[in-house]
Amino acid sequence: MDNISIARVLEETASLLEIDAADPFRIRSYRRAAEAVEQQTAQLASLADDPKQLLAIAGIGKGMAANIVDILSTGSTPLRDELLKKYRPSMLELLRLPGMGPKTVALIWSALNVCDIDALEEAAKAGHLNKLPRMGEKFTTKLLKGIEDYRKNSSRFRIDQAREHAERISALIREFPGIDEITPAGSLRRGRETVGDLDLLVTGPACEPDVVAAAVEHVASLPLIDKLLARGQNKVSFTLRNNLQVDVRLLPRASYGAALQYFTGSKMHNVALRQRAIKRGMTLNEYALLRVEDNSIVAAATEELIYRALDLDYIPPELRENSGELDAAANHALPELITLTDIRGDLHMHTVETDGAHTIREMAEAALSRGLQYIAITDHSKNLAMTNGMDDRRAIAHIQRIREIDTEMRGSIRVLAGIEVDILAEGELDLSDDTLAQMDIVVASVHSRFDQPVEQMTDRILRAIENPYVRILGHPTGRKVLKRDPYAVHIETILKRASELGVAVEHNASPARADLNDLHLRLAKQHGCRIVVNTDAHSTTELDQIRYGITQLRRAWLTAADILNTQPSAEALLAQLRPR
DNA sequence: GCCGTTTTCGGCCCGACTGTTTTCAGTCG
Repeated sequence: MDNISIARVLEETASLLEIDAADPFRIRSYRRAAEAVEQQTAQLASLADDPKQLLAIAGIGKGMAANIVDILSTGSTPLRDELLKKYRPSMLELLRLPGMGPKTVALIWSALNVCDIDALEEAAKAGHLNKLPRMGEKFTTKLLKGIEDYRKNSSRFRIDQAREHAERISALIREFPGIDEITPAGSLRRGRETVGDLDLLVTGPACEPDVVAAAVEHVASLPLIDKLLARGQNKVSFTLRNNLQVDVRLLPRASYGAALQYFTGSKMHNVALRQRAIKRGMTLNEYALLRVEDNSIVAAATEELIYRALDLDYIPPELRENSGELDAAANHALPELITLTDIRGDLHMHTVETDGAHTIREMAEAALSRGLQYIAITDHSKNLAMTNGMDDRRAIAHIQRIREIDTEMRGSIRVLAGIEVDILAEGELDLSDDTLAQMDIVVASVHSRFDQPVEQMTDRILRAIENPYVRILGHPTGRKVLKRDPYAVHIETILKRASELGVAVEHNASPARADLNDLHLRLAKQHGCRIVVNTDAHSTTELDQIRYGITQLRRAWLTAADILNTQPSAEALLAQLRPR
């Protein structure tokens, strides 16, 4: 059983305990353990024989280690089995409805014997809920709407789409006079691949307490609001037509840093941070870091001040997941994370020769204008017929054109000749070695059959990278965000072999693909892989998607030294790749 | 159930908003 599945069982147990009105701290322990398990790069199944290794994980003690051993051998724990006798698994789904918490789920179960969504809808329509305490007309209406939304769309939003919405909304809010700054917080700021909702923090003279009402009014009447969910003194919540929920908070300048810190999260990071504050005789909320004894403000205006006051180095948002960043910040051991400007080249992009939108020259100029020093043009090979993939003859001719453009650019940017070759079912490539031998960069990618058994898929990739001309393994997992593909491959096996062979592993920056997640990337580093981050751009604007790739690298604690395409020149880069 | 720069017991993060409430419980982030 993999870590994700173990974490799911622990999380389920936490929810069941919640419905059972168990000790809240015990519940938190299960949640914390679930998160910790999910963040491990090593598979717990492989180290459960040695209890010491489990106990070394923060948040896992004797009891939880025993639970994990149980889960690995039986798929469950005695406690969970016990709870499932008392309640129903379908209740866990009820918790996902807005307004439905553990207390309410427990209540409708004991009072009405309702344990799933269909029965709940029926009971609500029949007016049975109104007889229960604190559930009136409004509650029922809201619940029915929530059920409808849940069935329609219960998914999260991709980070690039969320960012676009954030920018659109921000532009509208900015029209109100006296708004200085709007920052998206929450998981968007932390760079998660998907976000559940949008948190926008707003500050400026118009957000000071005595005048904020007018600005709140402005936000609450934005034209793109589909449904207004709540409006308080300085907060407005609404949904867009696509069901994305947006929370806008208008905050005075003096406490903006505290708010930013608070609403950026993650939740577990915040909990840990507040515990640290308490130990130091302070308390932290969304307005300020305060000294407990006299309620005096220690820090509030910026995040930097708050972290410093807690004896911590500034922690970048991408690292705020309570996975060791507090210890590292306390010991001045945070890595110097890679930034966008560290990237000097992009080694995977397409042109009009196959399925791209722009010419070689246009791509080169666009890359140059973005400050890149080298790129590789890597159009598709023939097996991808729907992209107008090239056969050997066309691929050779294409190289010539790339070389010509490279010359025309007169060294302002180097344009390397490459190809994205397809890995066929048996692991061979769809172009001849003679052709590949003429390429500076050969990216080998799998493009189909992700429904194959894992072993077959892995085998296919392992065989392909044995080809001595392959220098980069393109989007190695074929994972697609929101499609919720399980890892289609034994990624650790592949990373190990790629590392041995000197084949670089690509992190595909495209948010749709988001190929390697932060755990994969940490694993790649552990195994000594050469990592490159590429956009796989099909148009000039898609070159900008590199920022999303960088965010994921940062989330994996990677530095410029961990990534190959930070090399200062094309020659330096080629020297790092598998020799020809 | 976890954890230890007061502790192996006794703590464990914080506030806003909602609905149906004359004082608060539940949910949410």
